Amino acid sequence: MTEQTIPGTGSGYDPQKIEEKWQKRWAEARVFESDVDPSKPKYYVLEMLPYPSGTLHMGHMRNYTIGDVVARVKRMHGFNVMHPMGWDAFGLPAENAAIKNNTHPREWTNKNIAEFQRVLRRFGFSYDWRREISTCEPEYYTWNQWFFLRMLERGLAYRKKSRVNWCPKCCTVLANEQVVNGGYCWRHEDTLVESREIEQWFLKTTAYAEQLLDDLKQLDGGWPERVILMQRNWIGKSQGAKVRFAVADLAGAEPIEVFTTRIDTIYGATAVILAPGHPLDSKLLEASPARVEADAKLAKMRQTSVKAEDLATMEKEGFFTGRYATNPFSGEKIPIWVGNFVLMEYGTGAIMAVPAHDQRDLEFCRKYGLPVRVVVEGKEVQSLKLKVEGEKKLAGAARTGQEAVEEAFTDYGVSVNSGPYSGMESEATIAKMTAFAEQKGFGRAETIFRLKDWGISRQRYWGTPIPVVYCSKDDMVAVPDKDLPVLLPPNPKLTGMGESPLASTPEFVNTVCPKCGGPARRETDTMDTFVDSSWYFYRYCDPHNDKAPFDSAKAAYWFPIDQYIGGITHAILHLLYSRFWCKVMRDLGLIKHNEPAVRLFTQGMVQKGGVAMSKSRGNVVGAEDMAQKYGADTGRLYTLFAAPPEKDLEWSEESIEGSWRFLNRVYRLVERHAQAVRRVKSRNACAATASRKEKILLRKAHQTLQRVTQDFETRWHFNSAIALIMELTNGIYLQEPLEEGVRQEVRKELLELLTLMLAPMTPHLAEELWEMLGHTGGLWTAGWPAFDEALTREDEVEIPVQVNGRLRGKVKVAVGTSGDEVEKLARADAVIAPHLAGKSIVKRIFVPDKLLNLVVA
RNA sequence: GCCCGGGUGGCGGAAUGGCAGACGCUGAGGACUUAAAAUCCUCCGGGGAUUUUUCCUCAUGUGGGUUCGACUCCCACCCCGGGCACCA
Repeated sequence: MTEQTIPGTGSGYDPQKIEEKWQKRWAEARVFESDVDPSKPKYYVLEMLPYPSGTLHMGHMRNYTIGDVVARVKRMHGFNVMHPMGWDAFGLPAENAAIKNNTHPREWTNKNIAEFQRVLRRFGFSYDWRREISTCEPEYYTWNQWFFLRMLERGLAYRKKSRVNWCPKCCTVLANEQVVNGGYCWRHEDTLVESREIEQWFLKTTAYAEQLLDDLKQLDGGWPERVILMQRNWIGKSQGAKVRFAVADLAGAEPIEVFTTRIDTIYGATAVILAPGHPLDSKLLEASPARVEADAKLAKMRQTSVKAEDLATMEKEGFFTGRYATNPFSGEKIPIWVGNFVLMEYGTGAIMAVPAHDQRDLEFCRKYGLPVRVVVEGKEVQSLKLKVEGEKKLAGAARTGQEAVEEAFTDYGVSVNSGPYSGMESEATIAKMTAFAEQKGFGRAETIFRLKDWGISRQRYWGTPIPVVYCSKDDMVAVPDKDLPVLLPPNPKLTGMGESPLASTPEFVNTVCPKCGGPARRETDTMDTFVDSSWYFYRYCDPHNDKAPFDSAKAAYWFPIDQYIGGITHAILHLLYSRFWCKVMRDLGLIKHNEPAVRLFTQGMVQKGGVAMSKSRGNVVGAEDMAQKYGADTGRLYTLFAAPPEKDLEWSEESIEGSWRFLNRVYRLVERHAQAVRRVKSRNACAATASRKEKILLRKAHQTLQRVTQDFETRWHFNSAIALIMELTNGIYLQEPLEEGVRQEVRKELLELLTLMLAPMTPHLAEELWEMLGHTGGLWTAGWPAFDEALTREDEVEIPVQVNGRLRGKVKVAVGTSGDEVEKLARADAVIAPHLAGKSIVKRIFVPDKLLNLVVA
């Protein structure tokens, strides 16, 4: 080998050259392509597909590096690994860029895809590129339309009026992220966004609410607990009852239905409160003396729904409607109010206010002087508190329920002041009251969910057209399957103003009715891009199928996903929608499993200066620059080494040098011995014939292998695995020159293990070293090495000796030495002995080969 | 307000209840070199004693507890980050 070196390294390690060389070989040998093969165990590892925008930065790279390590480790373990990649290619940024630069969104998108792909290839990720998909291609989105039609047939897709953000200057609908500074248009920062009601398409996620909740149990242990929890809260199951309160003295008025989880507190209800916007509130106000005033208040309350973030801190406000409702249990007449803290979109849009047992109700009632009546008492401690408070305020008053309650008592307890239910425990009261309400026909048990149906309509161009048409004769008609895909018109007018782009494209809008052949108009909404990402991982199984979204047999082989990896930012929406889609596909008979991914890993963010990398902050570390400077392997290694994968990682330009130096060190080590060992067979010497040096090195190597194997399989603590490999490397260096006392075959064994352990993380370097060590078949044909348990065993250990739990010294003994023997040595130790002098040992804790603790008095 | 994470040297971070600070970065020193870079080796939490060696002591956000022994388990609190939020 020549003395040629690249500047500044002092070694022959040239990542640019090596990386290109091996990427080419891998491609030629089709190493990462995998197909259905029932004779082999399969492993499907998937990273969340990226939205191709801007530059690919180290945040992306971290995600893909983790996935790639897993894919490569699994391959080495003999699995048939599917590891695909694709593009979440529809979406608003492309449309905005197109408006700004007067180009087509496709142009911008494809340019970015090409760029992303180039950089991902540069990093040597082991993707099966034959499976690449791009969601903006008709070959893909036609199946979005196909799924939509299936849902439409099953009543899972429907239209209803719904609120959107509307900019009066743009005359268009804004996405949530286009609403800035707490309610202003992103382009007209002086213009307040309005809330408008328009017809929109929804998918009935609520039809699967119960299953989405229940099946979370199947993900226990495989998904991060907090993601499961976030999903559970999002679904928000709440069991309770709906109860109707008749409106007193108003002929023809509908009764007011309230939802409550605490029907047992109904005797303590001192008002009924409606949400602003409740269908009854204007009706109740008719002929009310306070009408004019009330109308103004109502109008104001209805308007405030735009500023969501203020809701939390907003003062509770309300007004009396002048009407009364009848408590169906007690017959009592209680006032009907309107209150801004009651939500129209949750429950029935009306509540009964029980101030003694709900903190919000208490605040409201206190503000407006409504009475507070205790109807549940705690069984023990809490009841004392209530009594004390009550007696203090109303010295000696009987339990009238008029105590001045400081804080709402929300726990279960015993019913009081509740007619025939007094004295019963809360659970029993709930059951009896619900039964009674059902029997009398004014209420029933009910479970409600916080989860809402998924609004998929977007008034945008760059998305999947919703495949329905509107005909004056036949009303709404689904586009038949044979007419799919409904293609996006190639030349839209994108201005960002006025009606949606598709609506202003006559050649798209005007069509014929598939039923009657008469003139008809196409639906001009496009689908939310979460639709694309809800099932893309199924398409990877069969990316070019033009008869179906995918072949069921192929999906049956590859699914469920064994390991899904992505950011915590998608903990709710993407994953919930994917789970929903999976259940719908199961009910369509396409698949048999209930959950798409059995294991989920959420990696931490890559930060710079304590904040996430983003273009606007200007702290982006481009992946390509990184590869240019140090090579892909160093970049990969550093992202794995700097922090455990689930934690946030602070990018440091200084620290990465360490990873670079380490790889150089490994390269030089192998380079130095390659000539001497390339022709011998690697074989670890048996302990009996091994020299002292050999023993030290082989033990260290196999101990490292043992722990690294574990780290890769269970803990995924790549950072400590790398630390161990560094230690091994340092250990080998310390025994140099190896020519003295280490046989060639042992040297080869050591260097091979080192290479194989690095292979999943720094694959290019590992391939190069493997070749230098005399292998011609490519490292990809090598399996993960097995460690030799006998070689990992130490024959001597240093046992820490504690006196009263404090470390006082160490004794060196043979493995398996008895406690008595260790104690004898400890007593004789010059440092330890003084701590025992004049004291007697009352207890001895001895953990063989680990520790001796002498408790003295 | 509620729910999750997290708090360990100058920095990133290691430690199935058993030697706190592995490994790396930074810094210091030495070797090599005409020199520099690179490389190789050594040292690197605070305080104290002893002065070539060691030893003692404090130290994992704070205060308690459990234990022979706690970064690790329990209770209370403080701080930082994230998510959710008037959900009846």
